[in-house]
Order: sequence, then structure tokens, then C-alpha cells
Amino acid sequence: MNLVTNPRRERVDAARNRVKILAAAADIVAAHGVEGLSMAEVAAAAGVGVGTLYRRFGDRSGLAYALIDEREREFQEAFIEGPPPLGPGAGVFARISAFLHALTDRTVEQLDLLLMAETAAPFARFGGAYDGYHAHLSMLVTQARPGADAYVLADALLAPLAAPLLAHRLRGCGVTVERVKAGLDDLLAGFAT
Amino acid sequence: MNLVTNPRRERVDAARNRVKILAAAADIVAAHGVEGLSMAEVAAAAGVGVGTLYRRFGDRSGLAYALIDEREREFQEAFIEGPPPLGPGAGVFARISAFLHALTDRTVEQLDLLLMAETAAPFARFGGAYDGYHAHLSMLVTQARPGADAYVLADALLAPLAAPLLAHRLRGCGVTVERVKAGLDDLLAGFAT
DNA sequence: CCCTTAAGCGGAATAAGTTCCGCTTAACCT
DNA sequence: AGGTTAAGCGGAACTTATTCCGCTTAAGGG
Repeated sequence: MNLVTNPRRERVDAARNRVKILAAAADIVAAHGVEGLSMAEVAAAAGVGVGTLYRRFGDRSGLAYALIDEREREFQEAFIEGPPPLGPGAGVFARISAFLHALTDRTVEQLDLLLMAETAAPFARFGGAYDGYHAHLSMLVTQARPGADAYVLADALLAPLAAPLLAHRLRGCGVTVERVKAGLDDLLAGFAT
Repeated sequence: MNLVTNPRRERVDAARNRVKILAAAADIVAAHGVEGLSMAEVAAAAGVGVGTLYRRFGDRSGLAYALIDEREREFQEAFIEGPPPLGPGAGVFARISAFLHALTDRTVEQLDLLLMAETAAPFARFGGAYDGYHAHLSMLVTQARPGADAYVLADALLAPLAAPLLAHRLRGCGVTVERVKAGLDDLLAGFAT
């Protein structure tokens, strides 16, 4: 069968390599931190050539995002179709707030990887998970503030969670995660005009 | 006299080299864009060794920030002690809005350099000009919203102007500078609760 | 004017990301 | 099963930022 010519299935050896690479990369990060994540080392640990890494993940930050995505898929599902207040069913403001708080936690959890990924390729986040966050938040903001430029406002709510800023404030300036969340809620409160 | 042991004056050859380097770097950017700004090329064009670049500017992004700062010093003066609405004399909200609009323009003007600088060293902006912006905005927000966490809110107002986000939206998504400014004003409007 | 010293200098050496290209082989068709 | 093809592979080569270190020289005191 299979008349629907799927976009060409991944070859089994390629799939095997992808798993080996991600496992090796995760091990290295666990053992030596993100700084230890060099392309040559990952390739060696996974038993493949560096060319294979690049074919599969594009570049260093692509690898980092792949590592991040593994953990993040369930979060995506949670805010799209999970239980409230993150998922549908709660009021708009509650959902926005819950979403921003959850994303803050997610970002803090993976701060080192995100930092590396955004530093190496600040655009990548925009092609990937960021777009999902932005689309979701746009939708909620549209409901919360009919007539406003939800597209731009969503960016404004997401921007304070950029990894470099967050890392700087949390690690170097004594700001706590709670203050960041409270600040976002404060910003949000203005929407209720 | 000079009893006040100034932090050791810059040697004249060093000063000469700094000027040569910045001039060469500016020329290269003008001619080949930011991508052409490689350390080796700048060194060659300035007639110095690469070691001199690093002694003087720390790293690639340090050089970019130096280039940016040359143009930005007058902006710093404008919002601290210039005429209203940017400088003192106007209402707080008007000043915040004027500041954000002006900073947007500044950022857009130097988008390429900022992009490179932040990519290479996302923290650097925080040690330098960013702190000045943040301190200023914090002060204004404190007046606008007594009792709020002005420190964190100032970050939230500044974050949407991060170069990578701005570049992405302006260049790849059809968002205009006006929409960005309007979005910031919209955010700000919430403060007037 | 000479001496001392530490800032400054140059450029080779190093390190890490990324590209390239000829070889291998899974997948599919007959 | 045998043939065809393009995805996938490996790793040497290349590019660029960054570090290192021995030499040079401006600055200032005697």
C-alpha cells in the first residue's frame, strides 16, 4: 500500500545513529556540563563521524535544541490540550499566567542548554519551539485584548524569558524566579484595563 | 602634581592603535558588512597584530560594542540631561515612551552589529550600555508605578528590543518598526492603571 | 641622558565549529 | 535475487576566534 508517498521515511541506520548521538550528547552534558559538548567529542562518544552530526542536526545549536525538545514535547501538549489552567477550560488571564509561569520554569530548567543554543544561533529558537509558544500566546492575547496587536504583544511577553537575560538576572543579580513571574503577572495585569 | 594616581593613563601608541583599529573596523563594516569583520582582517587593515585587538577589545563582540558605543554616547546624554520628552521635564509616561521609541530606532540602526555582538557574547551588553538603559528605565518606572518591582519591569520593557528578536520580526515576518513601538506603548498603557 | 619596568605588541600556535567529497549501503523496483 | 539510486557516512581539510609568550618600547625616576 502506502500510496501516500510519505515524505521519505528515515533510514534505519540514520535513526539508530540519531538515538546514539542524542544519548551520547545527553551523557556528556550530564557528566561535563554544556561546555563539554563539543561536536568532535559527541561524534567520538556516539561512534560516528562529525559529518553525521551535521547532516542530522545542522549545527551545534541544532543539537542543543534537539536535546531540549526531547524534554519539552510534553509541555507543548500540556498547554494545547492538557488540563486547566494551562490547557483549555480556564479563563484567559489564568491561562496566560499559567503558561508564562510554566515556560519560566521550563526555561530555567534548561538554562545552560538554551544559553548555548541561543548564543550559537539566536534564530533557531524562532524556527522551532518559539513559534509554538508565540502562536499559542497570540491566540490567548487576542481573546484577552480584542483589537490589540496580539502578535507583537505576545513577543513582548515572551521576550523577558530570553535565556541570556534570565541567566544574567538569576545568576548575577540576585533576582529570583518568583520575582520574574510576578513581574510578568504585573505586566499582564495591565491588559485587564 | 597629579597626586591622584589616575588609573594609569593609556600609552600614546596604544591610543593610536585603538583609533586605527576602530577606523579600520568601521571601514570594513561599511564595505563588506558585518560578516566581513573578522579579527584577522581588521588587524591586517589596521596594521597591527591580532594580539593587539584582543588586548584592547577583549573579543570580537567587544570590538562590535566599541563600534556601537561611538555612535551611542550622545543618545545616553540625550535621555539623561537632554531636552524633553526624552530628558527631564516631561511627564513620566511621556518620557518612558520617548525613551523606548528612541531606543528602538537606535537598535534598528545598528541591528547588524548588535546581532553579531549579542550572538558572540550575549552578556556583554549587560555589562555595558544595557545597564545604563536599565538604570534609567528603572528610575522612570519607579515613578510611574510606585510599589511595583521596577527592576524587573524595566527588563520586561527592554527585552522586546533584543536584537535577535527584532531582526527576526522586522526582516522575516513583515512586522514594522511602528508596530513594535505601538506594542511597547500598549504595554506601557497598562501601567497607568 | 640612562635605567627600570610594566604596558603593549606581533604573530605563531591552538581549539573548535563547519564544510566537502568520495565511499557505503538501505530501500525499493523489476 | 540483482540492479539502481540517493540518503547517509566518515573524517580530513578548512576557517576563524582566541590564547600564549618572548620581544619592544613608552613612561617616569634618578
